[in-house]
Amino acid sequence: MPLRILKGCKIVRHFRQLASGSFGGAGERELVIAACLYLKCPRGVGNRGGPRSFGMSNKPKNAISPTREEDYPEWYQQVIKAADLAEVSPVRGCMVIKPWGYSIWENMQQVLDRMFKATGHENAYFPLFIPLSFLQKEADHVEGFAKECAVVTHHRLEPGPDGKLVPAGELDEPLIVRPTSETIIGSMFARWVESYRDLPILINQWANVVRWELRTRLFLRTAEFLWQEGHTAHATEVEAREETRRMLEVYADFAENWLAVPVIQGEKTAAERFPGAVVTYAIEAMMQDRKALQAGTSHFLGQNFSQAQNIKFQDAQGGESFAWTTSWGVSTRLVGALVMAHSDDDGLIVPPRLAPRQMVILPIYRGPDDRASVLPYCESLKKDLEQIDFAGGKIRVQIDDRDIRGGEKNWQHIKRGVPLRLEVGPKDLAKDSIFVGRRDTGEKSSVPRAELLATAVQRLDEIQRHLFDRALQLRESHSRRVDSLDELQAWFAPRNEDKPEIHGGFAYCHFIDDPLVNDWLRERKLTVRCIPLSGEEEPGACLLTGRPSSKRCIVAKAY
RNA sequence: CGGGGUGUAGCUCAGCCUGGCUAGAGCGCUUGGUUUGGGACCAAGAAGUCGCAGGUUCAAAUCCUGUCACCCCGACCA
Repeated sequence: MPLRILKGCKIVRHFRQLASGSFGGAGERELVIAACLYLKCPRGVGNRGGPRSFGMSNKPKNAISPTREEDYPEWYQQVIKAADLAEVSPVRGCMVIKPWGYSIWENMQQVLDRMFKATGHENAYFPLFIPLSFLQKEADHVEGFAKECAVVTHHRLEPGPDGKLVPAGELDEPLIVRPTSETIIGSMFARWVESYRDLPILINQWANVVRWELRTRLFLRTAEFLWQEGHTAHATEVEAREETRRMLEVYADFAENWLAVPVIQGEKTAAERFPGAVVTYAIEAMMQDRKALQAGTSHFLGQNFSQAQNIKFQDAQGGESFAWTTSWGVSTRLVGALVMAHSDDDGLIVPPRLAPRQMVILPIYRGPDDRASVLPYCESLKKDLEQIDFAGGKIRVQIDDRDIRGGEKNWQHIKRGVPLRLEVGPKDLAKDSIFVGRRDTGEKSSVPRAELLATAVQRLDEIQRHLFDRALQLRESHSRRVDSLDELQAWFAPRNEDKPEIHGGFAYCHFIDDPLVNDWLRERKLTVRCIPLSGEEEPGACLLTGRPSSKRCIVAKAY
């Protein structure tokens, strides 16, 4: 036994070889142990076990390690793990979204779906597989997506010579797994449209798509992801442009009022434009590490796709015209945005309006007697809370009566980001009060039951607003106008190159939309995120080329 | 796809360089006990064909070859 403990020591290994090789007796083994103990081999005893064996007595201050300051990307992964949102799957680049994470997505879907329908759209469903030839019809589109397409070439498996299944039955024409559905939907639009009276067509699809990404991160970039893609066709350019902007507006509304993430609506530069689009708009949000995250896009496709796919109609004058199309989408990436915008060093914080459960009731009792009185009280409290309207539904409440320690249970809900925790024990029962813990601020207080019921909505709204305000303040305090390249570089240069700290933010600069600019920025790991739609016209000169620019764009590091 | 790294228990890893004893630790899990308004303690226990396939050897987690997967850094991206 002592030998095993000391196995890590080089000296032990050396002696062990002697003991087992030339000599190989029990007596020699004891000698080895004695020798090692005498030498106080540094790795012998102290360095065993995982990292947690250090400082066993003092409990960690925060639930998540490392903290945001220490290592933001790692913190992000740990939050997702601690909150039980998702995990990596056995399939390369694909994640499993777990119930808590999926429930957030379902809530997003529900709200967005309502918004789409309110703006006249209908849901439909198109095939997962797209004939290769379809993709090929629009040149820019091909170029943009070809590299990341999954391709299906066979339709059957057969036992091979070694008994293992091998693909058989090669397809005449390979199918690609949709990276996006412009082509397949466009081909259907072409059949559906004959007259201007058939327009507009306003379709949305909830689906999964596949983009064979090389580097993946949970929710932010995975090979397969869930999203919604809107596709519309219009008789006039004006109408299509309006649609593009309208849906961008819907996204911004959703992001700010439901995700509680402030966003900037802007137009993308040529380099960031959707392959095949005439104009791409996006909503851009700042995460807590001050990097930008594109949270939704809306594209004006002009007649590029309708010409490629022959979406033609007869107009009122009897002439033949190509339709004007748009597409727009948001994805499960929004869950990533939610995590990175709001969470803290104790785990996830979910905005109340999207929370799978807004409140959790934690019964506290010692013995069966307490339980007999506490549980019914909790049940009735739950029932009363569930009568209350909030965010287009009723307040969602759970009683967590699992048989695990109270402290541990409490922390689980903190890590999952439940907005309000309601602790009910014998003492609270006696006072007819509930001990309320608020996730975003950490505040705790005892609140009379009647008051809690009366202020429940207000409390949730308050958290929702606070999260938005906090995110907005972060963005404002890390945004600035920048008027020289030196200043720009200085702002985005980490002080510690080896372990870059959180730095930079949004720089509002004059740049022209030109490959020269992109290259210069790229070398510094920067990109033009967008040209804000709300930005004022302001004559200036491109910081790099000196050519005239009429509007500032946002330069930032991005996901 | 280029450069680097790692695959050993559910998780984090030690052991490998220099082959040989029943393959270990911490956390988690199960059971029992003590606890209980804050991430408990003590004891016992379950759990691993050492990524996979070959090869070398009396003997392979350890050496060799191949392969797969994952991680980090680049190029690409919602």
